[in-house]
Amino acid sequence: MTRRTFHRETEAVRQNDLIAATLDSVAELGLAGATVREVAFRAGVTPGLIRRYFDNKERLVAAAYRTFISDLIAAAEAGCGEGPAQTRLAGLIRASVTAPVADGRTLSIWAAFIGTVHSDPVMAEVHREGYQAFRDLVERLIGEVFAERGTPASAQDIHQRAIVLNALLDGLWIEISMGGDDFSRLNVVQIALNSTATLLGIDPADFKD
Amino acid sequence: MTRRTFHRETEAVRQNDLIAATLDSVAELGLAGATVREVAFRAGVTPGLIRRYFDNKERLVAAAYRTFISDLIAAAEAGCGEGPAQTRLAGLIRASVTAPVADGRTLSIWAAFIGTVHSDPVMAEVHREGYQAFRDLVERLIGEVFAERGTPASAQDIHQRAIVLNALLDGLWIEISMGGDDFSRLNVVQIALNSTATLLGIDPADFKD
DNA sequence: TCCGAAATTATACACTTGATTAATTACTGC
DNA sequence: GCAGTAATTAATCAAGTGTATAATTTCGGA
Repeated sequence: MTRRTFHRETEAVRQNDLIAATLDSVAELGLAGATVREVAFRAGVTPGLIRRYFDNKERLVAAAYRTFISDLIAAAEAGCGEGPAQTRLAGLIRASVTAPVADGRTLSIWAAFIGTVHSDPVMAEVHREGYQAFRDLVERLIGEVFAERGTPASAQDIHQRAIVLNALLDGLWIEISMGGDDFSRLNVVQIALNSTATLLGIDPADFKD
Repeated sequence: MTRRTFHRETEAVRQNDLIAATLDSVAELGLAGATVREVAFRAGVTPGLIRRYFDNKERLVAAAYRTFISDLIAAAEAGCGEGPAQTRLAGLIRASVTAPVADGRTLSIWAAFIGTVHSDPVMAEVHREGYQAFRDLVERLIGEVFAERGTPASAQDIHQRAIVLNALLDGLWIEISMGGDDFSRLNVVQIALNSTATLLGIDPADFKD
């Protein structure tokens, strides 16, 4: 009886592979389906190996959540690009309502993790960080847009508008990713841009990316 | 060795108790914590009994999800009350961003269940029904509001506005329920009403409940 | 080329889970 | 009051879980 062959990998590669396998498992089978054995199988590895790179399964799942969220925010942030604040905000909105940010797989993973936040302090902390990062990004952009238009607003006003815009983007993201409606016939980007302009008191015709 | 005493209950009462115990378990311990034993304990009953009222655990969880969603929609709908459409819409919005609809426990349960929707067809169907019911309610109210104001809109226009308003309400509901911000200092109802009015092209001063 | 350290596998363990079944109890109709 | 029925308990089972550990293999450095 011969053992299966294997080849060594660096710590970074193995951790990445294990995290990727975890996210795949969560996306397809839900959090309950992301067992140690399932993850190991998808990573082409033996269950016992996981414990060499992560103290326990809880750490692995938390690490997966952390990279998932930071990748998600990075993808949205990448949509901002360069240029005037208004263009960057429009880019962020476009990125938020189109793939790969807005898509079924992303929503599935997000949903699975979000369900653990309330009863798991570690996951709650990971969530809080990521959420705040996105919220701060939106708030900062709104402030810059107003300043750019020569109509600077109070910090409180900007804060409230950030709350509302953030809520709208979250909601649209969920709706679109869920795919309940037939969004293929709707120009979701246009809808998102128009409603954002309306909420911010900007002429929609003046708000494009 | 004497057995523990018990008393019989009607099928309806036992089912309600078991569903309530399931929702309590999910709210406090997450879906993973809602084991057959935990639910039975909270219902003051023995694990084996569950199988007399629900074919299996999957059915119990699905039933719990169904009553949770229909109760949630009923609570929101109750905020509508009577009167002109604009008042009813304002009532729905108020109800959506205040307790008991918007609160931590409700969000926890929602989040836990939503995570199963993608990988569990039964849960997906339960979700779809409830989601559509709320969306239809919002869309119908918007249509009535426009008709009432003497500015009837096309079905497509109403549909798009419903998508946006629904997204805003979902997002606000999540933000508020999550409690990340210090919403106690903010008048969330006023914020929600104002942004809704803005999105619908109504004078905010003219939109109260 | 070969040795030693480190990575990986294989196996096993203790525990929890959902499910099953027989024994017991409470209640209903007579 | 009593018998029969149906609800409930108690005890058990097999499967799956995360974890621990010893045996094996790989691979870089002498």
